[in-house]
Amino acid sequence: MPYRVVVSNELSKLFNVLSHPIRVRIVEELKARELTVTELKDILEISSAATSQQLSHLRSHGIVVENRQGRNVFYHLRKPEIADWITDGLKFIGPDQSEVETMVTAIESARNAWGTASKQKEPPAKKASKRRT
Amino acid sequence: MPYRVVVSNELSKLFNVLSHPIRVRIVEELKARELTVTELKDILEISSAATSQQLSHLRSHGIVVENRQGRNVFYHLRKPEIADWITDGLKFIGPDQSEVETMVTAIESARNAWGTASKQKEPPAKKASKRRT
DNA sequence: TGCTAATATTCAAACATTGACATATATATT
DNA sequence: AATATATATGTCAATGTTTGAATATTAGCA
Repeated sequence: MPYRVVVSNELSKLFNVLSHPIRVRIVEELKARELTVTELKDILEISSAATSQQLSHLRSHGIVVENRQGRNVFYHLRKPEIADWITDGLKFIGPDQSEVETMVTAIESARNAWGTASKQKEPPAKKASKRRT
Repeated sequence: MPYRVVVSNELSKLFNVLSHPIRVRIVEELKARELTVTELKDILEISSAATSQQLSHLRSHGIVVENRQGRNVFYHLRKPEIADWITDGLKFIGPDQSEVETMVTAIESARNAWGTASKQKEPPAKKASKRRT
């Protein structure tokens, strides 16, 4: 099996773990400091069972590491850099696809069409209806 | 609504788009050069309908941009840096959770337990059964 | 023009799968 | 026993993938 397949499989799993808002938040909260399950639960405003489950997710993928201290279990990031890596992802969000993006596309198509210089048949109005929700 | 919630929502959506191996591969393939749907379909060895749908996904999130050229539709990355960002994610994968990670955890727990110096009751063997699949 | 072939997208059905949450129970530590 | 955390279970909905057919879009050509 080609390495590309293997690697994208692994990557997609990583992304999958982070595809839940709560889990993203956990990572971001842990960026600042170690936190116990209870502390997290309070921050996230969810049940402690739910918190444990999400943590279990992150743990099984090596994102976080547990560290029991008496009755409490502290969690921290196995690789703290992941927090910054995640926020770097913000670069690739928005700006609001449906608005700007179709415009960009339209412009590109237009430039291309104008460029090849053939018959032009009312492109603008039709194109606008293609907007996705 | 606190900004943290909003941001992690957005981020989790981004991650969600990339949580499928095919979509990750598409991004990586597009790192090298623009590709048509047919080319992608051949590379990925899936139907063209499937390819279109995955592209539609990526498009609607502003990851890729279409660019029609005659009968073909070329796709490229809206922000080419995303390809590198994704491969950076490899840093946070493995090395094989179940093996190493439980070991690390065990060591940490042990260090802590040894540190606080109380009764030790055969920690290693028990801990090993905690391995996840 | 109008027809056909090539390319790409969409639709809808079928489908599996997942996965999140709550509740309850279990484990560990003091 | 009490606190803190983990897991197990059931349920529920939502989600997402695939396939095949129908529909656009464009090029080339008669």
